[in-house]
Amino acid sequence: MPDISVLTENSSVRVDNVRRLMPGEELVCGLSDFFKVMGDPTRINILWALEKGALCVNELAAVLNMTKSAVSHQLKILRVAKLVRALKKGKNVYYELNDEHVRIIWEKALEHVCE
Amino acid sequence: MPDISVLTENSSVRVDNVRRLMPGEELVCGLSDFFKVMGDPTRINILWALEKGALCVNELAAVLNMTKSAVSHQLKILRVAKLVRALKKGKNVYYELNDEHVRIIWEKALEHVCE
DNA sequence: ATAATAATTGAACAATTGTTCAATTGTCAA
DNA sequence: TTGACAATTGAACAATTGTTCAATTATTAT
Repeated sequence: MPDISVLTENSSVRVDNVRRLMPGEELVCGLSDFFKVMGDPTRINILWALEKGALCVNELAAVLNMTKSAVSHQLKILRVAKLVRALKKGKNVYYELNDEHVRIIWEKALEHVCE
Repeated sequence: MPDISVLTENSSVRVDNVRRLMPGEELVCGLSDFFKVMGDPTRINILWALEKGALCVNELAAVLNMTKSAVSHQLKILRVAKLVRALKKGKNVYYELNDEHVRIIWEKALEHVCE
């Protein structure tokens, strides 16, 4: 275990320096909102299922063993977060992954979890 | 906007195929717990502050304009999730980022949020 | 030992979240 | 038009979450 990073400056100087580099509230909330969407088992399952291809609400409900209503509520959250997109096809609504970042973040998160 | 992925097979076959590829509950919870930890503005701010170097609880509280208690509670969550580590130095406890994945995930999440 | 400072802890509270349930909208087939 | 099926919606409920407050532990200096 290496020693902590060099602490040459005194505390208040260090605090001032860090304070200057802090992000705005807008960015912080953007980031945390994004992670919040990923921070739910049901939504993780939905994203995982959609990684293999588009599925409609009925199919997702069957895969996850959940009610259509519960799945639909979660899909709305994923849709607003732009992680999935909806495509109407007759009576059904098919959902797809919407973003390439998701796959990469996914990969890195897996590495962390499985380390 | 491209068409949805090819839906050659019928619905129940597709459901069965996807079901077979679904991850175990353990992995799903591991992933969602990880993202849940990142899904809070205060913890995002803490991680951001620590990206520039180690800081003790007092300093973090000053940077974030929060009570030591509130910061300490959040640090515990980050510590349990192995995103930071604590290093005692006299009366103070300094916290550091603990993981390289964090920086990469961070980067990709930023790309997504700022798109 | 005592005082002072740093950090942690647990209980309590308000706020947020995910699922269920019932009702509703929208689309296709008869 | 009617009936059946797919999906969405809103209210309600229990469960979880983040901060505050007060009390406690731990370390240093006098």
